[in-house]
This record gives sequence, C-alpha cells and structure tokens, in this order.
Amino acid sequence: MGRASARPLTRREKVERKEKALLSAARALFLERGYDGVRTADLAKRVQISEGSIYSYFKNKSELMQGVVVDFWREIAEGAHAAIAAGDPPMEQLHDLAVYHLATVIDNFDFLDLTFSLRRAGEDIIVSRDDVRTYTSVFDEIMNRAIDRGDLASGTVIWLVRDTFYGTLEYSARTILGRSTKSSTDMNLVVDNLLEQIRRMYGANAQSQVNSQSPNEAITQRLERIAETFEVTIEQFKRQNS
Amino acid sequence: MGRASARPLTRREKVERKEKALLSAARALFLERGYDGVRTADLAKRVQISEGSIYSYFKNKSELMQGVVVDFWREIAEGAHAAIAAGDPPMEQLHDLAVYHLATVIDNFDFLDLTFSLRRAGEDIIVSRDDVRTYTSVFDEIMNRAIDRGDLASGTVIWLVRDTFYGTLEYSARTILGRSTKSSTDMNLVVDNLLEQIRRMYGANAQSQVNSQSPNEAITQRLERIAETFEVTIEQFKRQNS
DNA sequence: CAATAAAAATGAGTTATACTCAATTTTTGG
DNA sequence: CCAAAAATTGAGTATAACTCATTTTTATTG
Repeated sequence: MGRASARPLTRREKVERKEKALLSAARALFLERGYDGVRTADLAKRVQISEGSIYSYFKNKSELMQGVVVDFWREIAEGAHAAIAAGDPPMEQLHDLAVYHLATVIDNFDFLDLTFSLRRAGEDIIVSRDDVRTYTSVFDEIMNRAIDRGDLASGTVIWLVRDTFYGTLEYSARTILGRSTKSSTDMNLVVDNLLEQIRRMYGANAQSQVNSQSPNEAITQRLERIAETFEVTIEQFKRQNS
Repeated sequence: MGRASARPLTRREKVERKEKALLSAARALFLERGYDGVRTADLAKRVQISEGSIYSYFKNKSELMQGVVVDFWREIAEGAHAAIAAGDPPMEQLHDLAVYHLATVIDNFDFLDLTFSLRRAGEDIIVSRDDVRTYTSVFDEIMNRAIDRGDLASGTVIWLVRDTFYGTLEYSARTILGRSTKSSTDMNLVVDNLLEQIRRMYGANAQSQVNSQSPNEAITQRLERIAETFEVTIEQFKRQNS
C-alpha cells in the first residue's frame, strides 16, 4: 500500500491481477473436480467475471489448464532451490533435493495426475518441456558440482543418474501413496537407498563403472551388442521360416 | 453363407467378435487422433455399426478407452513373459525384462501417454491397478528367484528395487525419445547401468565382491550363456529343416 | 414352419457445454 | 468532456456424447 495506493492500477496491472485470480481459482477447481468436471460457467461465476471473459485471457480451456500447470512447476522449482542449503556439500544437497521431491510429489499427486489430462488432445499442449527443465536443472547443477569437486567420478553420465533419480522417486511416491499409511519411514528408506545407490555406482572411489570404460567393460559391452545382433537375426529367421 | 460349411456363430460369439473389432478400431483411432480427437460417430462408421450400438458394448467413451488400455496391458504382460528365457539365471532374465520394457515403452510411448490421460480425477476410471500388477509381477517373480538362489541379498526390499527398475526405465525412455536419434547404444547403456546398479546395491556379496570379482570371469560366463543360446537355436533349426 | 419371445441394432432426437461475437460498458489520452 | 481503444458481457451457436422408442435379427418352442 503506502503512497502508491492512491495511484490507480494500470490497465496492464488490472489484467494481470485478474489473470492471477483466474488461474488461482482454476487450480482449486481443477484439483477439486478434475479437468472435465470443471464447467467454464462455474469458473466464471467463482471469479466473478463473465464466461466470455475467460476467453480473452486464455484461448481455450486447455490453455488455461496449461497456465495452471506452468505456475505449479514454477512454484515447485522455487521450492527445490529453497530446499537445498547453499553451502552444503553436493551429496547432501542431493539428499535434500530427493526428500523435497518425494514429499512434493506425494503431496501433489492428484495435481500431477491432472497434468496428464493435458495430454489428451493429440495436437497442441503438453506441459512445456522448458518448465520441467527449469526444475530438473537444480539436479544438474548439483551433479556438476559433485563431479567438479571429485565426489562423483568424472565419467558420470548425468542424464542416466537424473533418470534414475526422478524415475525412482516418482515411482516410489506412487507405491507409498498406494499404502494405507504413508509412513515417513518409507520415505526415508527410499531416499537413503537412492543416495546410497548413486554413491556406490558413481562415487569417485567406486571402481569399474559401466561408463568409465575399463577395457574389460568395453569388451563386455561390445559382446552384448554382438549377442543382440545375433539374437535379433535369429528371431527374423524364425519368423521367416514359420 | 453356406448352411453346413461354417457353423453359424452363436449370439455370444458374434457379440464378442464385434466387441473385439470395436476395441481394435478404437485403439487405432485413439492412437491416431487422441482421445478427444475420436468422434463416436466416426468410430461407429469404421466398425460398420450404428453409433448407438457402441453404447450397448461400453457404458461410455471412457470405458471403451479403458477396455483398449486393459487389452494393451494384457498384451505387453504376455510379451514380458515371452521375453525372458525360462531357464536363464534370474539376473539374466532381469536384463531381458529391462530390455523388453524399455523397448516397449519407447515403441508405445504415444499410447502409454494416452493411458495416463484416463486418470481423470473425480469419478470412476483409472487404469485398473490389477492390470499393471499382472505386469509387474513378472519382475517380482524374478526377484524372488534371485533372492532364493542367493544371487541377491536376502534382505533385499523388492518394492524398492521395483520402483527403481520401472521408474528408471520409464524416465530413460522419455529422455531417449526426446533425442533426435533414439540410438540402441543409449538403450543398452541404460539397461546395463541399471542392472549394474542393482547388482552393486543388492548383490549377495555386494560389499566385498563388487570390486574384486574378476571381470574376465563375468565375461566368460556371459560368453557361455550366449554360446548355449546359439547351440540350442541351431539345433532347433536343424530339426525343422530336416 | 410359424409363432413368439428375447436380444441386438438403429439413428433421430436430446442434452450438455465449450466457445463465439455483436452489443455494451469501462478506461484512457488529449 | 469526447472519442477511440480496450475490456466485458451473455445470449446464441456448434459440436459431440449419449438416450430411447422403434425396428430388425436371432433363438426357441410346439
């Protein structure tokens, strides 16, 4: 407030304020009733605007939903940054990030599920990869620091670790939610396990990593590829001969 | 046509045949145009029935979609069973399952995406957990055998490993698909990495032996297994071609 | 085979709802 | 205060899922 309170809001500010109100109400409604359960008429009534106005803010219902989702991701990205203590060693930050992510996914599971409603119309949409990337970049930064410091092996392939990290946490969230009691013991178990796994697999003092390509490892991989080639070929022959 | 030649189908058989045709056409259409992109009228026309008839087979559009999804999961569950060689040691089977799952997820990503769109909040639906469970039970069986045999530590918590397994594979599928070229090198990398991770984390002698087991030994073992596969297959061919 | 009942199929009509647009109100700058 | 631009309105339209009275097909029985 203060002095500026006298100044009338600019047109732009008014529009933005209304857009925010709309997004906020939409988020609550979508969460409560699901995408299809929300009638644009109801939404309009709740925000005290006309139905038609919605369409001067968003092209259509699914773009509105998209706006809601983008906001959500922005928020949890901020949360992720806040969750890790700046001075901590990377592996501790990774731990904190894991705890934050697991908790967030569990707490917002209904909402994340909703996210998928967006993928229904074949065409447009899809939660912008950029928003997700902003989020996962927190992880990448920590990893890079860990590698620079020598906590993790220099040959570590970050995207492999990233997929394990987020993949494991999200699947575990589902499992934990599926139980009657979502115990924090389970959550700790998941996180500790995941971190230990990463340490054993990529820790600087863990020997012979798959990606560090000791000669024997390279040979093994080559062997696997050869085997696969033959196996596939044999399959083809089988099909042809039957 | 011919009275005697073909036994006339029973009513039940006819209905089932039509239901199958409907499901099959629906699957193709949903995949091609997305859930919202499919008009029940079009679908009816393609299957050569009236629009109303659809609703004597399925309560509504989303139940039809659900039927399609259930069918799909049943198919890939069969595929998973078929993908693992019965006599192989558990860790080999786990490897094969991983390869199968990753390939399946990548090949059917559009469809799986559609699957998730079913999770509309509010009312009914949701892909029956049972169908997914039938699928993941393949994994559980392998794990149990691995633990029984002593390949994995007896204290291994299966659900933790399961979540890492499927979580990692599905996230990696996304990453791999996101690239312009979905290389099989990447796929092998993901699978090998995942398996190695499980071995290091849960291998019966993980602590002591991970780093001490001679790589050459492992390679030799693998080589033996490959040789056996070929010998068996070649025997089969000989028998078939004589 | 005809008569009859049961089952299945039909498609015109109903309903629900996202979205449009001509008309109206509000805001802004001169 | 005026006029142009911007924003808002809500009645009306379009679309597509779904219903249901009627018709057609199939099985059954004497």
